Amino acid sequence: MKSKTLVDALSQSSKALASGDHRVLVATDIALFTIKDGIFQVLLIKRGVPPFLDFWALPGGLIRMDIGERGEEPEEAALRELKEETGLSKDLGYLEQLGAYGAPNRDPREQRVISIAYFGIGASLEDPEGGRDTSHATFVPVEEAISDQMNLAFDHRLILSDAVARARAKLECSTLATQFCGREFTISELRKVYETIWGAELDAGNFQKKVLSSPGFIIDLGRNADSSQTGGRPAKLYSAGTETLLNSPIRR
Amino acid sequence: MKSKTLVDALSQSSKALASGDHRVLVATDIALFTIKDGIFQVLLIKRGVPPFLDFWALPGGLIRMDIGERGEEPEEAALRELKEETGLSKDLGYLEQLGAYGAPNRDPREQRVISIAYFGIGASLEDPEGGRDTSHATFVPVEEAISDQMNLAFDHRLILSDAVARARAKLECSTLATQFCGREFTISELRKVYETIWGAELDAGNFQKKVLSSPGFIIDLGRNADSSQTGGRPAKLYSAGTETLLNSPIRR
DNA sequence: CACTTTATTGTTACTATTACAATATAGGTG
DNA sequence: CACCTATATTGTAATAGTAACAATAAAGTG
Repeated sequence: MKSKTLVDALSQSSKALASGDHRVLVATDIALFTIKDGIFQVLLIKRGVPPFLDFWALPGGLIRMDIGERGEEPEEAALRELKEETGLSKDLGYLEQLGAYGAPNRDPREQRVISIAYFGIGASLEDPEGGRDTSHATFVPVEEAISDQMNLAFDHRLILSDAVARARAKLECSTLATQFCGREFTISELRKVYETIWGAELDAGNFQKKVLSSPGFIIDLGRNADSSQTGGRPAKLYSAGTETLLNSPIRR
Repeated sequence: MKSKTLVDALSQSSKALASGDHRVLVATDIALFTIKDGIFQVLLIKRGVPPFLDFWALPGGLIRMDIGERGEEPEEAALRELKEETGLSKDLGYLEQLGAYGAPNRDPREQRVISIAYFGIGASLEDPEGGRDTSHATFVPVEEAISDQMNLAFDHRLILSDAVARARAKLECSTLATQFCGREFTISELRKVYETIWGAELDAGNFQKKVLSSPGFIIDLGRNADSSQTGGRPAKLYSAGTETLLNSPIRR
């Protein structure tokens, strides 16, 4: 009896929700950043299908309802699409949700599509390959990607701008920068991450002291990196610490 | 000819998107905060319909596709539902998106529902009234709302926790605290906002100097507040400044 | 070994923060 | 009105953090 009441209630409210059919498609997009050749870059694909044929876009696609018991987790969908579209399957160092983008006109097709955007970081990723219905996937310098020269599909210029702003802001008060480095890195490499993403020079000595005095930021591995070809004192090697938030921020 | 090609392409990709029908319902929820009786509170409604009958929930509801040309803006839907469910129509001082919550099991009903959550602040709001299919809307102390005692519907405890964390963090590096005050306020009132939300005491003198030395934080109105009944030097009145971000943070 | 290069540590001036004391300005009271 | 109390605001001195830049350390190169 109790179970019958529950079933009734469920089916009744299900009907109420569905009446008028307010369903929409939900997609995901990833702004995946890396530092390649000393340049802050983002992964873009060149669209091989309309709408926005031959425009550049963030990797992404629909959340599928035919995967799992009740459809995909959004984050799972984002990573699946990333792999399908770019061949990148290596674990990302970092992935967080940026937010939902739901303006009624963001997709020109008849069916309304709302997108959940993610912001990710990968260190030393292999070069992407084109996949499925996309003709091309490649890392593009962020500067170039958000410029007027670049034709970006949908509202991806907005999403990308938000993601870049988030990345720049998070460097200040979190240990996120380590995600741009490999498993082992030197303090100079870490400093160059800040300099590359902020587009500003930082004092090497002050940066060193600041990072070393932030508990949990980096872990001394007790070994030195190989010396550079051009000579110079070899730098100590570190790995990322366990802390994610900095008590006192790195100023820009 | 060109137009025909475009139309073909659009209808083709529309069909591709819809194949398998991956559509879901998208709802919005608001965590609307205020300070009432010197206590940090959040607006909750008591559900009058299943599922989660008689549980407490954040105000919210479905984004409707029958409003506007192509359906509602998510933010518009959130404010509409807020008004329908609580009677609150006064302009909010602040509203920003918190993020999308899309776990497949977050709604027990057959149809999958993804929610876009918002985080809002209202100063000196009128008392809410119950509306439509809800039996009760009221401000509840945040402490109480996130406690185990409170039965919260869906994943609203998670959303609320995230919103509270966002509020506490944003006080540090933004001028958000002014949104909890009325149009005119004293520095003491502003300080009490910090103390109430952080649950910590701040030195009155240091706070004064800090706030006054942050350009754009507050605007001196050149008038004094009415003296308190109990005496004491009357405080100067200020209004919120134009800056939203603080160059140097208020430390907790 | 001199010289170059990069990493790391020191030094000093400066700025911000903290704790706490002092002063200012109101209302209330005898 | 002198005096007390309460709150707001300003001052001060010790401390801590930051910034600019100089000095030292440890490699490689010829």
